[in-house]
Amino acid sequence: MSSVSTPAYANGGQSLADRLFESLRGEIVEGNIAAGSKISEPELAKRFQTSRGSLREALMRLESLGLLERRVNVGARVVELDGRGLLELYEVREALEGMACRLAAENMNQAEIDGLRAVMEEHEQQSELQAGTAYFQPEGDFDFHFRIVQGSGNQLLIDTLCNRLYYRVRMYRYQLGMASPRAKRAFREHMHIIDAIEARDGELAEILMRRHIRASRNNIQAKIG
Amino acid sequence: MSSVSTPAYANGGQSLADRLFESLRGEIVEGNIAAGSKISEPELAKRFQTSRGSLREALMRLESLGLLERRVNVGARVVELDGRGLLELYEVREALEGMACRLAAENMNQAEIDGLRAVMEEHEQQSELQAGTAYFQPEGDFDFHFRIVQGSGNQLLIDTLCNRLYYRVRMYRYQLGMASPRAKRAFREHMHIIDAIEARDGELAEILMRRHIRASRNNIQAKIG
DNA sequence: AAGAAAAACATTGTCGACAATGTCGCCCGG
DNA sequence: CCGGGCGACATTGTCGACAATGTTTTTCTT
Repeated sequence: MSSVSTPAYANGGQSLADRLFESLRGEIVEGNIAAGSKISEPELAKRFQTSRGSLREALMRLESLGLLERRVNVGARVVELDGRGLLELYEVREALEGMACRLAAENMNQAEIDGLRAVMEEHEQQSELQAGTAYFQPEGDFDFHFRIVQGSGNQLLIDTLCNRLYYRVRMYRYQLGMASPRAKRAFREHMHIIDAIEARDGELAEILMRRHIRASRNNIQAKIG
Repeated sequence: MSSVSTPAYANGGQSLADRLFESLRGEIVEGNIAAGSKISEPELAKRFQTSRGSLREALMRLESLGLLERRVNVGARVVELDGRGLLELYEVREALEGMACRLAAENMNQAEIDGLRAVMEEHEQQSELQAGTAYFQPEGDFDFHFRIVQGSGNQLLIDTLCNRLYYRVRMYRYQLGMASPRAKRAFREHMHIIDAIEARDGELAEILMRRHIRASRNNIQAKIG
C-alpha cells in the first residue's frame, strides 16, 4: 500500500518529534534513562536514527514537562528525584485535585459516575486476589483520579494535571517505589468521594479528596521526607 | 569593546531562542499579535532577522505556555480568548493560590511579610491619587499575588503560577480589559489576607484568598460569562 | 456554469553542516 | 606538589537547504 518513498515521519498524524517525545518520556518516567543523568544529543540521535533537530524538539518539550532541565550551552539533565520535590508535588495535587473533585461533583453526568463505580469494583476484585495488605495498584488508583479530573470539565485543570503533573507522579512512583500500603483505607476514601460526587455535594467532595491526598502525603513524609 | 565577530546570540547568558520567546510572549500578551491569528514562520523569521530553526524553538515554548496552539503540518495560531477559558483560569487560580497562601502563612519570614505591607501602602497611595472608584491597578495587584506565591516556598507551585498561568492572566487583562471595579473591596481583602498570614493562620489565609479570587471570578462571570 | 480533479504554490517538518561555547587534559611556573 | 593558564576536543546553538504536507488556483468534464 505505502510507496517506497514513504517518509519515516509520516505516521499516524504525529510528527517524528512527537514520537521521540513520547518514547523518551516513557524511558525517563520508568527510569530507563536514569534520574540526574546527562543527556547527550548526538548519542540519542544515533540511538533513534534521527537528526539532532527533531531530537532537540523532543527534549524541549520534555523540559517544559519538568522532566528535563536544560542550561544554555551546557545541555540537558534528567531531573533529580528528591523527597522535597515529591512533597511539593502532593501539595499541588491536593489543591488541584480538590478543585477538580468539587467541579466533578457539579458537572459529572450519571454515566461518568457509574464508570467511576465500575473502576472501584475492579479495584475491589483485584485487591481480594492479592493479599489484604498488598500495595495499592498504581494503575487503578491513577484511573480513579484520572477520571475525576476528566469529569471536572475544566480543560486547563485537565491539561495541567493529566498532561503535566501526572508524568512526574508516575516517575516518582516507578523510581522511588511509592507503593502505598494504605490499600483498604484508600479504597474506602475513594468510595466516600464517589458518594459525595453522586450526592452533588461539591464542598464535601473537595474536602474528602484533599484529605485523601494529604493522607498519602503524610504517609510519604513519614517514610522518606 | 565587542569585536566585530561577536555573534548575535552571545547576549546575557541566554540563547537567541530565549529572547525570541520573550519578545513574542510580550507581543502576544499585549495583543500586538492578535489573538486567534495565524503565525507564519517565514514571516516572523524575516521580521526578527533570524532563521526558522531558532524561531520554531521559541514557538514551541510558547505552545507549552498555552499561548499558542500548533497542529502538525498546519502551523501555529495564537489562542482564542473566550469567557470560558477565563473562568477556567480563575478556578485554577483559586485552587493554587489558595494553597500558596496557606503555605505562605506557614513559611514566610517577617521581612517578606513587611514587604507585603509595603506593597499595600503603595497601593493605598496610588488609589487615593486616582478616583475612588478607579480601576484596581493590575500592576500592583499582580505584585501582591506574586509575592504571596513566592512566599509559599513550593517551587512547583511558583513555577506553575508565575511561569505559566500568570502570562495567560495578563493576556486576558490586556485584551479583554478586565479592570476590576472592586478597588476598595479588593484592598480590604488583601489586608485581611496579610493579617492572617502574619498570624500564621494558614487555614484562614487560604479561605480568604480563595474567597478573594472567587469574588473576582463572580464579577467577571456577571459581566462577560 | 458548477463541481471535481489536478497542478502549482506556500508552509511546515526534517536534516546535515558550520559557528560558538563549555569541558577536559596538559604544560608551566611557583 | 599544587594551582593557573593554554590548547585540543566534544557538545550545543544556529543556519540554510531539501522533502513532504496543506492550500489554493486552474482547468477540464459533465
